[in-house]
Amino acid sequence: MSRRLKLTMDDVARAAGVSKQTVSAVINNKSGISEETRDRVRQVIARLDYQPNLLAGSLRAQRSFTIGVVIPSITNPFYPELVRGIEDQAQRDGYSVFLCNTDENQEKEVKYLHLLRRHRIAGLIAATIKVHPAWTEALRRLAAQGVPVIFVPGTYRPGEQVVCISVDDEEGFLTGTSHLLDLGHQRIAMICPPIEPGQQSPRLAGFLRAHFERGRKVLPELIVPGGWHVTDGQAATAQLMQLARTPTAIVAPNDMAAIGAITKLKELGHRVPEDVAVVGYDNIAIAEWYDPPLTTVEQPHYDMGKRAMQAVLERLAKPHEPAEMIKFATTLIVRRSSGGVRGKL
Amino acid sequence: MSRRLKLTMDDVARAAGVSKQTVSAVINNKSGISEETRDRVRQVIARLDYQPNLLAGSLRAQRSFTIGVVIPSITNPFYPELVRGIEDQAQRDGYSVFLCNTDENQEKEVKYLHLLRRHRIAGLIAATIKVHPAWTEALRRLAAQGVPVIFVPGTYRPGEQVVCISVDDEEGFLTGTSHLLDLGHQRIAMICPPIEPGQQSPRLAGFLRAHFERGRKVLPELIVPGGWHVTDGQAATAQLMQLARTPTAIVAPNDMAAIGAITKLKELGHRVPEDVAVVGYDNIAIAEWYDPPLTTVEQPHYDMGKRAMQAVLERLAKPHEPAEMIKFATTLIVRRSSGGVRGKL
DNA sequence: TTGTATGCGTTATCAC
DNA sequence: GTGATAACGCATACAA
Repeated sequence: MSRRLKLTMDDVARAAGVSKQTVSAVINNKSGISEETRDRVRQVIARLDYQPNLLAGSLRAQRSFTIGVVIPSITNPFYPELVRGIEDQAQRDGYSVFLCNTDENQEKEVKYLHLLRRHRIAGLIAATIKVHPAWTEALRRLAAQGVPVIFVPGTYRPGEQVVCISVDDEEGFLTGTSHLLDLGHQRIAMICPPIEPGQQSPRLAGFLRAHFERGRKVLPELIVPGGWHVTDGQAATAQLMQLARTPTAIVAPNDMAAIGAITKLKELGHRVPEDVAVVGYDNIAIAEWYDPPLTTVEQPHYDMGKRAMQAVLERLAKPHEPAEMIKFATTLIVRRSSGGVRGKL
Repeated sequence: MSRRLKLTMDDVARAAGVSKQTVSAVINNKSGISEETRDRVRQVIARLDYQPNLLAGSLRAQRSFTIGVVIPSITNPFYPELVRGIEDQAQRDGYSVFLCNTDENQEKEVKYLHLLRRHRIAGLIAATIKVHPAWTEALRRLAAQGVPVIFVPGTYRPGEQVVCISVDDEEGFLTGTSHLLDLGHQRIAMICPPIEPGQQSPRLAGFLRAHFERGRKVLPELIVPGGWHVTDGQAATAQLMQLARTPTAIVAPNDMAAIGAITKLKELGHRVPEDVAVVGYDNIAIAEWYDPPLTTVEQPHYDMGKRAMQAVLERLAKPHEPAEMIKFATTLIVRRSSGGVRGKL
């Protein structure tokens, strides 16, 4: 063994003929080092392939370069696309991403939050749908320690020092539903997302408002409970199609559920969009390639993720700014599943 | 401010009326502490909501609880499903996952590897498709420092101390292609994955062997270059359908490309599977819900991810075991896109 | 511009 | 069983 296993700053310093904190200064781009020395040190670093120990650095500097990211599902493509935005931005800034997938399991959520705190994350980006009571206290502690907390997409809750990045879901569902109304649909169903007791659903609100704004009645039997998954869309659709008077269009809480709706409709022998139109939400990648291509309301997932990471850095730089609410615009993407465009076949 | 901002082991020790390393012993479940003391310390920990600083612990103990995971794409659902397996297992063992998505960008790959080394990861799980030359040296260093490196799915390369977890792709494509041959197809096309110069593709090999084993000729014009994405499948299919004699079936390198093939076929007015059958590879979630549901060869992604994490722990426990090769079995999933089953509609 | 001393919050090696 | 002390690798406030 010609070389020691662990390479430290001392080794680099010795090899370059300088002292330890000169090396440190070079690495951290501090001023006060001559260009010549700087170059020499850099070369030695490259030659020895020295990688500074971030554990030690973070411990000493009392700051880490790690962002915790908590998502409820890694299987719903919406979240990977969001994570991609977070991660691209994080890499640009020299941060790493601790990914935590909770599978919508609240116990996991809490366990992960503890784990992230032990890792002394510099910031937390949470895409969790409902906020667990046990989180409230933990989030408060994070905030107290100067760790920015960003919810994306998340709903702003007054009194919490939390940045929220979201789109206006009510607006989004207003747009999607209006699109169907404008196409002349008389019986539009809505598959609802899971609604917490005592909470309101902006998505349902948008659906209702679209009707209201046009002086149209909402048919209560066409509003059915559902969920975020393909299977939820299937179950809800099965229920809808058993009605005496079936809907001519279905609004799903997200694209996954919309896909479920379509599979179930086809299975029951209905054509989409000729017999029943379907509109989704999110615009995940597969929406474009599905058959029929899915009319949906886009959330700019990548940009939202990117913005979330930027928000972390902003809060890190200015810890005492008040919490804010950042809204992105949604975009209606008209494809064939709503019958809004006529494609081939 | 009634309480200090940073809570350390000393604070806990003081509050519990014991010394620091007693607290440490309790946390790490070391022997030599009375049940009574143990309980008291635990209660104080819970009451103060103390979270040990893993940075400090890892620095001192010279071991971290972080696993680096490098994937080429977070958009191809195969990888999220793999990551889910890794992560579930990691959480069970108290490890965290540093996720790195390279978007098939080699520069990113190299940058991430450095970043992970700086974080002093305990293990590396790489799902990268082709191994960048610059990796070789970095991987050697990781191995030299006792950091297990697992490729999943990965090809074993002799001389490298790397655990590979994979399925037999050749076998998988043999199965998929044989399925089509058994259905009586005479003109089967293959969309090839990207093939590195000087490399062989096991997937293509399986396709060829299926023909060979049945004494069937392969038609060279039906073997077209492609890639892993929907758009690659579309481009290759467009090319195939311009031939004077078009194929009656298409084998895609993965499910994403298969979806691309199907969208293109439909766009060109061909029915799937009546005019052209399609077989994919991976069995990602959407394969089941696509229209037509996709006949494909399953890689057990979740189990492979889980196994990869287990392999990390095994190597950590026994660092000097020789490299090994762990193979999982593939499963042919027959759905409607191959015409192998007759569904409704 | 560069060298020296101290501490970040743990774990581990000692005596008690 | 428990209490002091050193050390992990780096950053920073100093003095030189």
